[in-house]
Amino acid sequence: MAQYWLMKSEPNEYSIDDLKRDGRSPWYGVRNYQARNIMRDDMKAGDEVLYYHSNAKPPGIVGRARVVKEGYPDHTAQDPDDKHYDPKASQDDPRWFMVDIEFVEKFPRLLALPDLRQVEALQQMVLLNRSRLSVQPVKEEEFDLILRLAKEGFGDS
DNA sequence: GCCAACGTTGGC
DNA sequence: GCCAACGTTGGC
Repeated sequence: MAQYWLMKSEPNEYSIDDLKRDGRSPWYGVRNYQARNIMRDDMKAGDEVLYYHSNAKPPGIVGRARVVKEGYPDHTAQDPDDKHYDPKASQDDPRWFMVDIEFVEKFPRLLALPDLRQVEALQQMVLLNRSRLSVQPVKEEEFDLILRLAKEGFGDS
């Protein structure tokens, strides 16, 4: 059974439109152990991903992607010329891992962070509580509700 | 651009 | 193995 995740990207680095253009992309550059462990150990091909724009005005969920390649070494950590270079990474001990994701859809509307904070059923989301984790789990109910909000909006309430 | 929250590093 | 110092994230 597919699992659900949320991945953050700064739109001026790599936006949902960039992913749409490319079709699929490796998720390189994550340098946080918890996020790494999720990509290395937990994310499986076919898993659903919510695409989040951080450092945007406003920040929010903008679309969906899907995991197409499971955890493998992030080679940018071994490239001295890359801005994600980590001198402690090597072929024997790659240290950092990534997955590949593919574009699924861009939502017809942005689900802005302040609006998500108003939704009672989403109060337990990692996004709303431990906001710094850039790859994080999402519950199935949360994912389903977000898809519905993406299609129907937040309503007049 | 500020800065709070949080993660990492490294001396001891 | 503690924890102070430092660096980064990311909302505002």
